[in-house]
Parts: sequence; structure tokens; C-alpha cells
Amino acid sequence: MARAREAGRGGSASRGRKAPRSAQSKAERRSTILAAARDVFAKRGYHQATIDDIVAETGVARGTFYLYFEDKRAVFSDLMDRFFTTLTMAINRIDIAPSATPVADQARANIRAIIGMCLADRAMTKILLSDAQGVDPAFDRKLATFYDAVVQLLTDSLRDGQKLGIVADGEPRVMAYLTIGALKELLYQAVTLGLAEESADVLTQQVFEFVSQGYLRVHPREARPKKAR
Amino acid sequence: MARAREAGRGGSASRGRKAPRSAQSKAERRSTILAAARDVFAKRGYHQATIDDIVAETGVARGTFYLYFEDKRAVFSDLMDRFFTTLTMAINRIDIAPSATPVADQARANIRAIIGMCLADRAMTKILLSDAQGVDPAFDRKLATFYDAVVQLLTDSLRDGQKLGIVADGEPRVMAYLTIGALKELLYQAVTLGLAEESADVLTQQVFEFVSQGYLRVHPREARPKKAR
DNA sequence: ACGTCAACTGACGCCGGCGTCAGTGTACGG
DNA sequence: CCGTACACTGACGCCGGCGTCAGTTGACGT
Repeated sequence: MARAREAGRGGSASRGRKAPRSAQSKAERRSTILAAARDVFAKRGYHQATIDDIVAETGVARGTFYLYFEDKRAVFSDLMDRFFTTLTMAINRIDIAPSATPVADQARANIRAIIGMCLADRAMTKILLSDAQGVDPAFDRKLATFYDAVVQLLTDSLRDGQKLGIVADGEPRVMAYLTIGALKELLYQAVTLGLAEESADVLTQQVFEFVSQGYLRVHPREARPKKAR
Repeated sequence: MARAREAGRGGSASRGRKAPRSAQSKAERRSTILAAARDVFAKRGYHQATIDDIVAETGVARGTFYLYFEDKRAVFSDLMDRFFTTLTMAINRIDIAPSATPVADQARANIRAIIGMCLADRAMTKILLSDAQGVDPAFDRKLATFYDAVVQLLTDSLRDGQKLGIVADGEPRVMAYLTIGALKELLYQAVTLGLAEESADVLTQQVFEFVSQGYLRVHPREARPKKAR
């Protein structure tokens, strides 16, 4: 229904017209709404946010919103999809060919890229990390799919690393959860506390050191290679 | 209003009465509702859950719910408060006196205790880790206070550890975030995937190894004591 | 000058979920 | 056996927020 409507308009493109009353094109207006929605979600949280909040922030009437989106769910989904894509593209699968850049540098680069993206779009990061869960069952599934993909990628990399002897023994999936959880929390705090974008390198270093060596030095001269016990 | 009502009833205690129609005392019924609410929240998530879901699960009428709780917010808050208390009590401040149990063992015991509590009450763990954020502004503050306390405790411990030379250099607060984030994610996955309670020891060990040594072994024979760069 | 049409508007009606309260059932005291 | 008090009930009315649609605007073609 709303779908048919949208399709109908979409087909006409710009048949002869020039400036559509306001200074914004169709696509631009859509972006404006998206940006406003993003800010509202970041400020109030998904569930507290209303369509009225979004249109007020955008500066358009209620009805206009529905010319561009099905409902609140749809804007949210659109925003998240874009962010998922951005993040996914920021990650480079690690190349274990002997000729490639050292694995450590590749890993660090990935950490750095993720942190960079998240600090560059604080609002989206906050939304992803604090509102994405529990929007509705359908979206929960989509979110889970995204996380699963990330976890799987990291798990595979860790397994590769174990074969090469550059990753410690242990369940790779568990390590993946630990790593991603650590990163998520750090990013959430960084974004919430409004850390400057310049601190990306510092954070990257801290994360890298954490996954490399941990921090507890309880048995300073313990045998290194195998499990502690 | 509802407050005055509750106070009025609360004052009378059990003046002469014996068995109140059903097999449950006032306090028991309250617990029954709490348990039902917990299950509903765990299954549907806070925002999807309705009062009707809760009373249906409990097996009482809608009105009865309001004899025991102000509203959905209130049950949720009650549940979380109890869980906060449980978790807080599970943690023992680390004793750095030379005569005390080795720090490593104390740390491991704390990790173990937290994991144990969370695996023992999967529903509450899931709720804490996936629904507690974004309930409403007031509750968000309460949650933040709890997390801040945990973070602060760990941060202080890490700072102590640095003085003793058993914790690596670096920003202790960042380490605290990384650690708590890692643990949160692991617990969430463990609880969601329905891991058996027996795996608590295995998980504890993995977490402990992670914070002790990380897992990346990229420079197998690098100088150990100081920062990598 | 006028008709047309896409873009936009916002008042309106609807509905899910909430909180209430007049009524019911029953155990106990007299 | 009746009166009272209390736990409990669930139909009801209300409301915030949603999605719609009849109407307005103004650029453009003719």
C-alpha cells in the first residue's frame, strides 16, 4: 500500500521539473529526515523517540515523514543498514600470506578503522550500542545477523592465527566474544563521554595491547607458551 | 495516590487473619508476580512486554497486579534492584595485604562469582544485558550509577595493582571498560545460547587468561615488561 | 492567465495498552 | 448466621502516539 505509493512516485523521476519548491531535492529531503531521526534517536533513545520528535527536528509536517518512510521502524532500519555497511567496509579480512603486511599491523589497522568510524559518527555508534537491541523481533534478527557475521569473521581469523601459532590456544569463538565485547564497551564509553576523535590512536593502542598481552602480571616469570595451569 | 493506598494496606500487616483465600501470602504473591514478570521480560524484552502478558503469565487478573506494583516500570526496577544487590554482594574487594590470598586467586574468584551468579539466573542476566538500557531516563540513571560503581571498583583495583607492579601500565579506567565489556558480551552469549552452568569454570579460566595474557602472540620473543612500542 | 501536478501540510480518527473502581468471593469474628 | 474486611476481578474509559487524506501551495508548461 504505502509500498505501491512509493513505487508510483519513484518511477516518475524528474519529468521536466526543475526546482521543487524548496531548495531540496527528493533525495536530499530524505537525507535531511534521516539525519534528524539519527539525532533524535541518539538523544532520546529509540523507544522514547516519537515521529513528532523527528518531524519537529527535521522542520517538516507529520505527513511529509510518511512520504519518505513507512514508519519509525523503517527510518531506524535504514540508518542502521547504512551504518552496518560502513562498518563492514572498514574491516579488511586478514591476509595470512607470508608476503602480506604483518598480521599484527593488519589487526591494528582493523581496530583503528572501526574506532575511527565510530568516533566519526558518534550518534550512530551510540544508537547501535544502546538502542539497536530490543527494537522489535524482526530488527533483532537483523542485528543478530550482523553481529554473527562479525563474530564469525573474527573467529575464523583467530582460528587461522592459531594454526600459524600467533594466537594462543583456547576457544576462538569465546575469544571473539571477549574481544568484541571489550571493543563495544570502550566505544560506547568513548562516544558517550564525547572523547575527541584524535584519541582514536590512543584507544587503538590500548585495545591492541589488551588483546596482545592482557594486563595482569601476576606471575611475572611464569612459563609463557602454554595454558597457565 | 496508589502510594497512599499501598501504605494503608501495608500498615495492617496480618491483624488476626490466617489463610488469605489462596495458598499464597501477600509477600508470596508479590514474588510470584515478580517471577512471572522476569520471565516475560526475558522472553519478550521490556518494551514488547505488556502488563497483560505479565498477569497472564502470573495467572491473576489485571487489577491484582496494581495491588502490588505501581506499573511496569516498578516491577522492572524491583527486579533489577535485587539483581544489582546480588551481583554486588558476589564481588569481594581485592585485599592487597601481603598476608592475604594471592591477588590472582582473588581476581579469579571474583570473575567466577559473577559468572556463577549470571548463569544461575539466566533470565535476569539476559534482561540486564539487553533490556536495561533505554527503559526510561530515570532508570537509565540508576543503571548508570550501578555500572559506574562497578567500573570504579575495578579501576581502583587496577590502580592498586599498578602500584604493586602486577598490572601493566596504561589507563586503568580504559582497562576496566575493556574488561567489563568483554565479560558482559561473554555472559550475554553464554546465557542466550543456554550454556550449562557447569561451564562456569571453563569460562572463568578463559576470561582470566584473556586479562592475564591476551591472546595475540605476534612477537613471540618480544621484551615483556614494558609497553610494546 | 490558467490548469496541472508533485510536494507538502496538519487536523482527525483510530487503537493498543494503561490504570481504575464498582463489584464478587470468602474467611473470620461476633 | 450475619457483618465485615480484605484479596481479587475484569470491563471500562482514557490517552498518547500513529497513519491518513482532503486540502493548500507554488513551479511549470501552455
